Amino acid sequence: METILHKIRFSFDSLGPAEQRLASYLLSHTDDIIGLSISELSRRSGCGDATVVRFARRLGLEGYGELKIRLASEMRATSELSAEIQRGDSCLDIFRKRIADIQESLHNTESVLNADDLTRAAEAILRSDRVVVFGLGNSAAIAHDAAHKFLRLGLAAQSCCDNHMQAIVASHLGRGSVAIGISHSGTSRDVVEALRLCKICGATTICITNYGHPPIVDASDIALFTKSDETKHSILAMSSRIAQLAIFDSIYTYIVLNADKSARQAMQNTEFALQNKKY
Amino acid sequence: METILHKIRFSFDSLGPAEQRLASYLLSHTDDIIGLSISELSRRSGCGDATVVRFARRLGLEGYGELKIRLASEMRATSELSAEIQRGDSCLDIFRKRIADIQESLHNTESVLNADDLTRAAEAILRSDRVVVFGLGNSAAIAHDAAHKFLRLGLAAQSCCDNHMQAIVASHLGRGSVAIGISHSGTSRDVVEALRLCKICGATTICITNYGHPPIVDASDIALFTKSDETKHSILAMSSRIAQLAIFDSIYTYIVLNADKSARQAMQNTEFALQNKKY
DNA sequence: ACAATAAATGAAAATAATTTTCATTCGGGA
DNA sequence: TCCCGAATGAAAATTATTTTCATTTATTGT
Repeated sequence: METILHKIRFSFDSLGPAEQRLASYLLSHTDDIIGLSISELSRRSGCGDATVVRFARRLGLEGYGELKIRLASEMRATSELSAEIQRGDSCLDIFRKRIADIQESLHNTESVLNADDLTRAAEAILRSDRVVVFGLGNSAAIAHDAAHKFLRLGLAAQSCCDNHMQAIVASHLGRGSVAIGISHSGTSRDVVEALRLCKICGATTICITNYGHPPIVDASDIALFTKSDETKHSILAMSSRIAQLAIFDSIYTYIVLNADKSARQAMQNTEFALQNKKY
Repeated sequence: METILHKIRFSFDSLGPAEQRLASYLLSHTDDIIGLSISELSRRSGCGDATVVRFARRLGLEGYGELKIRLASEMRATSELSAEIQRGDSCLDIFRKRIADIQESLHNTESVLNADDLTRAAEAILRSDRVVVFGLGNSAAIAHDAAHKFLRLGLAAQSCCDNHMQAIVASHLGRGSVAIGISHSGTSRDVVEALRLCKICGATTICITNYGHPPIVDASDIALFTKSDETKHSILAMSSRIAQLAIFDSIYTYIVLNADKSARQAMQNTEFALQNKKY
């Protein structure tokens, strides 16, 4: 979605001098505009009231009122952008900053996630006769989670988070199987090798990795990308993990919606089986 | 951070009839307000212009103009509010709606998460000589993930996702140990029982569960709450899981920041040990 | 029950903000 | 140099917001 701030930046060169003064002011004092009337703004930016209205119209808006509101709502979205986590932050402070990071990461992932690939992946899983999910270390939990979801749908799913098991399982897959490799960096040697083996055996291979072109992509028929800047806080990729989960959630939900009766029955069976495990 | 929408909801009962009509209208047609003048709004909500201004003032704002802008900027956070996921949605559509759900859930969790409890939990873990994390089914992956993180910090952490193992491990804990139980519903019988046993043995018990007062809370010294409305899309609690992860992320980060030299050394050792596992 | 008082409310007046109109300026080309 | 058209802002016209105040509605004390 094209933001107004973007539009201002983009159209800057095509503006007349007075409108450029106005645009500069808006770009560098975006926060202030919320409290300003049109005449205050025109005074501060050194142009006339009419110029402000013209400017708003040029951006495709109704008038100054709409400009003000649009900028106000874009402001907030940008201002929450993750402050650096630092020593001395309380645990709740950290939580808040994590939220901002996660949001940013999800948003970025949305923009690099290819709709066709995502659908192809979901369809492949939906139609598969067996699903295995590979992940090591940090990605193991995601693999477990994904396999758990698919199991609930009645699919023959399993997670493999041990490199020997991965090799063994990989060698027994065939056409109709789907293998999913999870690795944030995309350079996890054993996972890549397992995926390669799966591909050789005829399985459909899918990877979930961070945007770029790491080795795991070459071992995959379908590559699903997350995008998150993990350099900020720690060595551990935390935000991309959330994005990975969200991808699996979406695939799971897609399958729930598009599955036939037997899958829905399987879900109900799952629920039923779990009932007496709870208070 | 107190939002205007919150304030409206909160002060609803203390308003007169005309202001209540106005408040109702705003709460149910928040999107519309952006385009409305004060007289349009007063007409639609069945009150006078003056009432609108008074209402805005009561909320601590300057006047109608500020009310409009504040709501507009909160909207965007809210306007992405999860449209119902429906059959026929593409997988990417679903992903987008998932993002909105996740954001909502994180935001709600932030508002029910108690800063002291969170810090106490982090400090208990930081100082513990042993950490065990219990989770079954859907929560098992979270337990694995948490234990994995703590392991990286050099803590004696382990996840237990099998009810026999949980019972065994629980019976061997003691003072100085920390046991963490994860259950969205808070009614997972085996996890609750394991936690109870841990408490009896003298361990500090922590639970992560959805807001309310489920049985698991009584078995816990410290209760950390998530808040997410999972009724929307499926039987599977997906959003609360993300909130749970974010809580563990925060605790992990807190420990990283507050740990002494030896913990940082432990993290470096972890990194070093993993280096040759990658391309 | 019934004033007396206080709170709530909206119509209309007063004020303030926005938009439109239009005269002026400025730059480039004939 | 003069003309044209785009750009601009002052002021008029319009529209929106705020204030005032009379009326209604509820509440309290007798």
